[in-house]
Amino acid sequence: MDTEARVQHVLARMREHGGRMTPQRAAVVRVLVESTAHPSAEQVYEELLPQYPMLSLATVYKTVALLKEMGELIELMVDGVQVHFDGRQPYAHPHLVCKRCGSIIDVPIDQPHALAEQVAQTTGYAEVSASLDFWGVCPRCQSRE
Amino acid sequence: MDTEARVQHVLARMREHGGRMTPQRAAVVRVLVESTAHPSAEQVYEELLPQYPMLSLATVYKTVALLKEMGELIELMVDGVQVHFDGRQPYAHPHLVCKRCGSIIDVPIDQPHALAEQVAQTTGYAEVSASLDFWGVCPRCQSRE
DNA sequence: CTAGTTGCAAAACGTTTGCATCTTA
DNA sequence: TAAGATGCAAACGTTTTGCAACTAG
Repeated sequence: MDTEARVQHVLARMREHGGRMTPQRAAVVRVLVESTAHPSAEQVYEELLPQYPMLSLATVYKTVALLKEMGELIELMVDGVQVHFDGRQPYAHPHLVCKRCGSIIDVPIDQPHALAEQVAQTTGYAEVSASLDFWGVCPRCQSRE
Repeated sequence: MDTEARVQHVLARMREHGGRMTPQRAAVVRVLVESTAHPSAEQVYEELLPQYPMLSLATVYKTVALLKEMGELIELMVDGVQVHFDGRQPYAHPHLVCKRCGSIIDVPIDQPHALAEQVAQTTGYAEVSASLDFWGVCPRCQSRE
């Protein structure tokens, strides 16, 4: 599914889900689905503010909560507190965070389903899922040092 | 290294590092190294309060920050906001979090050094480390359901 | 002695909530 | 026109900070 199709898919599911379509919601969904930069709530808000002065941070959070509930978005943590969003691939997948500049990219490796299965068998836990993330120094920060 | 040896090791390194030894610091270090429950700052504070009424939450945080800086403690996130500590094995290692009760245990599987190496080669990032964590339902919560 | 550590309370931070107003369907 | 979404501002929980008092070395 390409990006535009996914924007439409999410908007359609939102209406089905009983939600109304407002300019604010459409704009927030678009940024979350289109951005590859894994933006935080604040970043989504600031990106849209020039074009949508009628947008509040609270609405960004409310839209994010709705998308999360619908399973169309996942959250990820960086630096402990900051929550970033990934509305492109709304399932657990590995991320690679630069410890210098904080940028986040997706990692092109297989997902750790096998690991989760192994842990479930070893420990007796049920419904086990794995979250795999990586930290490192991105090429740009390397060349700057 | 057994637990008591590790307590002494951390306290010794703290003095070398230019720090003074106070009853508060010794107590906080002891809990962080001895506990297998991956306590939060609040939990460390409440565990010590009966014995150390002269302890404040601010001191727990300050001691944790010092230990982190010294590399003798790692932080881990649960539910996005809550930060728990692991002063027993102060290097990245897999944790298994119960999504019902929030308990955290260490996972007995090999660390993902190989994965980190693979990612470093694929992406060109430097100093890559992996953080691997698991979510599931612990046996106790399963039997309660 | 004195530089480092403490507790307290206030501030900071990101996130959530209550509510009156406005808008979508 | 009525259910639902909005912006604002206040509340929230956790973490950090400024500062005067204290204490380890």
